[in-house]
Amino acid sequence: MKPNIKDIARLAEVSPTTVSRVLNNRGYISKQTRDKVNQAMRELNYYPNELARSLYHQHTYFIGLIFPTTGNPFFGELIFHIENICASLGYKIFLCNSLDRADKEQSYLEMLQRNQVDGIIVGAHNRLPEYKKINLPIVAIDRYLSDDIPVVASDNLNGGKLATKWLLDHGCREIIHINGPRELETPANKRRDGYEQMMKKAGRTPVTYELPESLIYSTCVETVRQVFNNHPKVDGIFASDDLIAATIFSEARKRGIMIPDELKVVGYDGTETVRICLPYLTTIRQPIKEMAEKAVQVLLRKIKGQFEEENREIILPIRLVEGETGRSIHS
Amino acid sequence: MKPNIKDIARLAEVSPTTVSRVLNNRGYISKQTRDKVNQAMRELNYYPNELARSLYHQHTYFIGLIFPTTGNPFFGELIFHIENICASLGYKIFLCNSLDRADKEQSYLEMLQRNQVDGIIVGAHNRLPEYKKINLPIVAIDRYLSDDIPVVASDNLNGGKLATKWLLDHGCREIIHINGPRELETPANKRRDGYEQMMKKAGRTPVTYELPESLIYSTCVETVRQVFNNHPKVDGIFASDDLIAATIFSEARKRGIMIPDELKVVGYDGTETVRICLPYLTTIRQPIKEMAEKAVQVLLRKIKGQFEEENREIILPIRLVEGETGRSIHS
DNA sequence: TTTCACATGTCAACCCATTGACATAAACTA
DNA sequence: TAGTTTATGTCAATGGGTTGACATGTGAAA
Repeated sequence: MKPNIKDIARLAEVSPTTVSRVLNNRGYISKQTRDKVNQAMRELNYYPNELARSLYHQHTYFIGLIFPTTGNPFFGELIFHIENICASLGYKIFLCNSLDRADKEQSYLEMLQRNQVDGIIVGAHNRLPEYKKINLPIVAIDRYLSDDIPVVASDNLNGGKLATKWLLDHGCREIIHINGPRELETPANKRRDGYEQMMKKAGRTPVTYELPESLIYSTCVETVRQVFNNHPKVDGIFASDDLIAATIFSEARKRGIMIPDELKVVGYDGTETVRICLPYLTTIRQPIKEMAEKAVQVLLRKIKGQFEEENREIILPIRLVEGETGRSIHS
Repeated sequence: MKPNIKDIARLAEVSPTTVSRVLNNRGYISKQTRDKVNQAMRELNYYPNELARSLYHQHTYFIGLIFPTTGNPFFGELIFHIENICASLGYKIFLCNSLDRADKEQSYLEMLQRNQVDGIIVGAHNRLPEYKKINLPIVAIDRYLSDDIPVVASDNLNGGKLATKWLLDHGCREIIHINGPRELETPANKRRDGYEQMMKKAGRTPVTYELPESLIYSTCVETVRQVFNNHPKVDGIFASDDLIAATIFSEARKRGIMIPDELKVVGYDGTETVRICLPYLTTIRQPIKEMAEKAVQVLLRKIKGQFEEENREIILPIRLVEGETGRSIHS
């Protein structure tokens, strides 16, 4: 069905080797022959079989991406940037949505290895034993997977501090933190540490609520309700991501709590989507594009064997973005 | 470096053919041999090279996805579902973010062909001549690519009608429509047709504003301002997607326009992300998961050669989702 | 006239797994 | 005991492209 190099050779009346030489720009080829070959390729709508080349070269230019879900705007934007950078460098992306389920993650890892990816970027959270066995360049984003896998993260500790400080500076007296499930040691838990440190420094008692499941925001409403029920006087909430912050807004709206007069909220992530939807949300903006760049850069260095062990944890600076002010009424 | 089938054979003290028989469950194998082979595979951390198998079988189980960007929640969620379904069927996804740029789309198409994908699902909008030449199963989502490429879309015409009707029913007197660039014949333009039909039916004059660029919402603010400036008495806007609706909300907030008292807005898409962020937004919900299912189903049928030409355009029903009411103040 | 850059061809090995053909042999079964 | 089922091995071809070795030939420069 599909033409191969021999078909091109036949049509261009040259040898397969010559076609290969044209394709790879090796050895001597006359302009005339080159044209003839190119013409034949166009005529037959020929594309060299990259699988065969990869097989020979032991190098696929495939990169596997394991993230919870592209549906979440933070991951969606991160993945967009990663793919974009990779594409510009000739690398191709296998997309895997793990939904933070260990079994899925496990089978994706196997799939990626079977398909000979050159490396993997992981933003999924399971600390699978598998990762120790994989003999493949891996970079994690915002996750500690194993001791020897480099991690790219935003400055979560500082983010937690800044968020809390902003609430304190804006006169909040009862500040609660809502975070995802504490699970394993993810850098994102440092947001909580930052919150707790800053609270203690201000002589307050930190109170953190943990969500039962991350990413499933419908289950998060219940926790938010608890916060309001248990702390009728809460006037500041630091949410560990923007969609939790959005959920807080909704619940506040239902309860007739005025924002920001009665309650101030700081979110986390600062994706474009959320900034379009909730421009009045104050949030800690993660440098998403820079994280993508750094992760790809480190991965490619590992792939090329130029990775120096020194910088195993790469922390990028965050920024607090104040929400727009100006009053308006939505119902 | 990586072990191959011969390494396994050597360690398990069998022939490579026997290993292959174990892997593919062909012919007769004793339990004892099977165990020995499996043990060897575990020991060497062996994964069969899927590239080699694909090369032989002329079937990769790769599917290419070309969409503008995973960063947009609609595409992010759509891609999530597509990947999810494909993964459950043993297909793997090559992710391509075209940003609606024809040059990128073109080079992705070439890349996918070189990498021997079994099929492509396209949600990018360029009507490239290339598509006629590609000798590969393709399915489009919400885009007419060429006459013989099946399209999966939501019922845009009805969506436009429903949205407009809702605004009319809620007493709006001056209703404007904001849509993406008209470009080529995309099914999404039928939202506009629906709006115009419904307006005419109600004896009103339809007014549609076109955005200069889709997906870049920063440029969309200017258009929204124009709408407000040119139509001080506008009290209803049908936005062709939710993020445009969000932009309208923001601008309204800046101008002190009360929502919904003075202005009612209906969006389009109804992604989870936007429903979390803007639960009070009335919108036309596209059946994202069903669209993903249908697209994959049609593509796989084409891949397997079971596709019947009859149903070339598959239209799935939409639903108007009313925003939550209840007043609250954000600033 | 010699030498060398240029141009192309032939051939085989290689990457890794699959598969069909064929051989061999042990263990059942009729 | 003959015939069948089970179990495994050997071998070569296949898929598509790459590459190194080597051969051959032309034309131009030294």
